[in-house]
Amino acid sequence: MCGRYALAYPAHDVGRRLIEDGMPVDEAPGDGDVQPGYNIAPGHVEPVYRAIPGAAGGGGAGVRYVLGAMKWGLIPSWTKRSPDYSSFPKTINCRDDSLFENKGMWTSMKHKKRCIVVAQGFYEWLKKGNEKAGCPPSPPLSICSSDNPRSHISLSEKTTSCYAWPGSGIVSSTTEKVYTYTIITTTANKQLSSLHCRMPVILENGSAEIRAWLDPATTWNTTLQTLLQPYRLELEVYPVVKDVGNVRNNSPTFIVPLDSKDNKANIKNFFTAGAKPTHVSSAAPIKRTREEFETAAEKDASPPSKAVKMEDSEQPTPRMRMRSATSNLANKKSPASPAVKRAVKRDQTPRITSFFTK
DNA sequence: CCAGACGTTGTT
DNA sequence: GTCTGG
DNA sequence: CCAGACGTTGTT
DNA sequence: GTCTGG
Repeated sequence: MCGRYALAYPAHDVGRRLIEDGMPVDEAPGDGDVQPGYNIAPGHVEPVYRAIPGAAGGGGAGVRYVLGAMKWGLIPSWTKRSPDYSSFPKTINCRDDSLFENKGMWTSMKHKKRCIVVAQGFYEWLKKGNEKAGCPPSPPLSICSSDNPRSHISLSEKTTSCYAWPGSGIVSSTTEKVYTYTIITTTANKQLSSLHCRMPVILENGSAEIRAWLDPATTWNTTLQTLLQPYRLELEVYPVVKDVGNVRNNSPTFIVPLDSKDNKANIKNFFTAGAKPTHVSSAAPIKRTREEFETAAEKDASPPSKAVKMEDSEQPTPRMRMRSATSNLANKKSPASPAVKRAVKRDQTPRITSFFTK
C-alpha cells in the first residue's frame, strides 16, 4: 500500500504552503535537491518535514523545523551492508502494529526519528478482475477485466506521517549521508476498505497531532501510538489514467479524474462496488479548506483513540499471526537462495528448476 | 555474554 | 539501536 | 507501487 | 515466475 504518491510543488512552494498552514519551516531543500512529481516512487528523493532539537537537547527552546531531502525506502543507520539500496528489505512502508510491538528494527528509531511526509495524494492499484487487493475481509469489487482503472486518493493539503532516518548507514561514494524515510500504514478506513486493506496514516496540516508527533522531547509513548489511526474524514477517491503505472511518466493528468467514454463502464463498476466518489467529472480535485476539515472533525466528535480503532482493527489479526510464523521459518537459515526462502515460506520443498540436457 | 536479526504487500 | 536466541 | 528484464564468453 | 530499477 502506498507505493506511489504525488507531490508536484517545487520545494520552495512546499515550504510556503506548510507555513501558510501553520507549520514553521526554518530550512528547506533547494528546488534541485528533490524530485517533485505526480508519480513519486520508492527510491525518489522528496521533501520530508521534521523537528531538530534545540541546543538544550530536548524541550521547547530552540527547536527548528526543517524540510529535508530524503530518499523513500528506509535504511537504518546501523546496516552493515555495503551502500546498496536494493539489497535491503522493502521498507517503503511501516505497519503501525510493528511500532506497537516493542521490538524489531523500528524500535531503534521510533523514539527520535519521527517525521512527516508531505503529499498531495497517493495511488492505489486495483488488481486485474479481482476483488481483493489483499486481505481477507475486503468486500467484492467487480471491476475491470483487463483494463484496470487506477484510483487516486487525494489528500490535497494533507500530510502523511512517517519515520525519517538520518542515515549514516547508507554512505555514498562521496561519504555523504543519505536520509531515508518510510510511510506508516494502518488499517484502511471504511471508505477505502473496498479498495485495499491498508492505508497510510494521515494527519492534518498544522494540527496538534503533528506537533505532538514531531516533538523532539517526546520518546515513544501511548499518546503517539494513538495518533496512528485510520483517517476519520472523507477523502476524494476517483479513477485516474493508467499511465501513472509507469514510473517514467509524470503528468498533472494523473490526479484528474478519468472520465473518458472508454472507461465509463469501469468507472461505474468501480463506484458501485463501494468506493464513494466525491466528484467524478470536475476538472481538478477539490481543495478543502481547513475550516471544512475542522467542522467535519467536530461532527465526527468521537475521540479518535478507541471508537474508530476498535471497529477497524478487527480484521488484521489472523494475517499478522501468519506473517510472524512464516518469517520465523524463513529466517532459520541465513544464506538461503530467494527460491528456497519462498519455498520455506510456503512450507514446501524447493523445486529444482535447472538441469542439464543430454 | 555475544551473534544475528531487524520488512511489507499480496498470493495461495 | 535494540531485542532474541544460544 | 508497477514495468521491464530475465545470459555468458570473449571480443573491441 | 521472480527480481530489479525507477
